[in-house]
Amino acid sequence: MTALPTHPRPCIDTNCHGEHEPAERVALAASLCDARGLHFTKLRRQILELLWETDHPMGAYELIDALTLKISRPVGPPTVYRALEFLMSEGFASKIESLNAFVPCVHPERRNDCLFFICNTCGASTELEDQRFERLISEKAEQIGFHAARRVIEVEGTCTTCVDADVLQSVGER
Amino acid sequence: MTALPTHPRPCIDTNCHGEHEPAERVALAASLCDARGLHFTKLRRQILELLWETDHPMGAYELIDALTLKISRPVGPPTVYRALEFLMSEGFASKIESLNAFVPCVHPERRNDCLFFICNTCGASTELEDQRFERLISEKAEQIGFHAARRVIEVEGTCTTCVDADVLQSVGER
DNA sequence: ATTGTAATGTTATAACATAACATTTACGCC
DNA sequence: GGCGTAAATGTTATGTTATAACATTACAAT
Repeated sequence: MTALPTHPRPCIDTNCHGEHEPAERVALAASLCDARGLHFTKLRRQILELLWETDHPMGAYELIDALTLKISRPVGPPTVYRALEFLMSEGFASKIESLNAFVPCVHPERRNDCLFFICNTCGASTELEDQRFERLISEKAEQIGFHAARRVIEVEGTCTTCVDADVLQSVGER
Repeated sequence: MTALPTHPRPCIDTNCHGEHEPAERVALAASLCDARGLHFTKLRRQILELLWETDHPMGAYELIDALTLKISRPVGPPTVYRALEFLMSEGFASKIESLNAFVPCVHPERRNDCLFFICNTCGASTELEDQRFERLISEKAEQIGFHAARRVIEVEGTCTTCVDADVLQSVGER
């Protein structure tokens, strides 16, 4: 769980096997705001940049510290929480509820809720989309007459890298 | 979101269309503990009873207050958190991550993770099970080599009752 | 320039959760 | 029964996450 910028971020979307540069994703957010008639302010940009530059979900107070460092001037919790609220409302970021932490969203141009795989070992999270979850949820919701507005799907476990590391570890122990 | 005990709790399980009495579910927890060689202590029972007697997910501090009232003696946070930890580890209760609140689990005899529909209007939550979510998650996990240990699925929106109330409301406004 | 609105800053506090250590309880064993 | 041990609970303090309330600043429209 190093905080070093792992710049190109892998994308496992079925329609998009590739990588995304933070700068390019931040620029996308800017243009989406423009198109939507919203202000992509300096603060909002800085928070989104921090999320993209970090290889794990960031807690609000981690963001506060990082921003304080970045702009060399203290920032209060509401400042960061408000920026996060904006970023989430526009689909640029998402909260991982089971971690109380925040991640940038890879595809803000689609306004879909995502699915997250969270590694308990290295702390990294991987974002996925799959319409079948939506359909399944809609089906269940309909059964009970529920009007669904937002959904949270989070899977905790161990990622490939850490599973492999574990195997190597136990081989070494023999 | 009244705190009055709504005793029989509806069950929307596909295998079990019926209602469950809190007392009966608490007794089930007791017998499962017995079978598992675990202590279903007074404190653990009391916390589970409170969860069953309340018609909405309870925050830890709400439980602290309720228990303090119930036993006429102050209880500290760790007391309640430890009991909750036990209840969750045995499948008797579950945390709703997006609310930081806790609910009793209808079917502790099956140790499945559940799916929750949470009404933003009345605060009630409805528990569901569906193996298809498990399969879908396994499939996605396998694609990325992820070893899944726990999953959280929470759907926020408006329940039937509140949707209907809303409709009546807007009719009345004309 | 003026004015209204959105965004941000500031202070204080609420709400949620756990660490560390003390005490009590349950239970097997002699 | 008395004793030792482990599990459970109690107690105190503190850490972490989040928001309320109000002040100030930035910015666009006229």
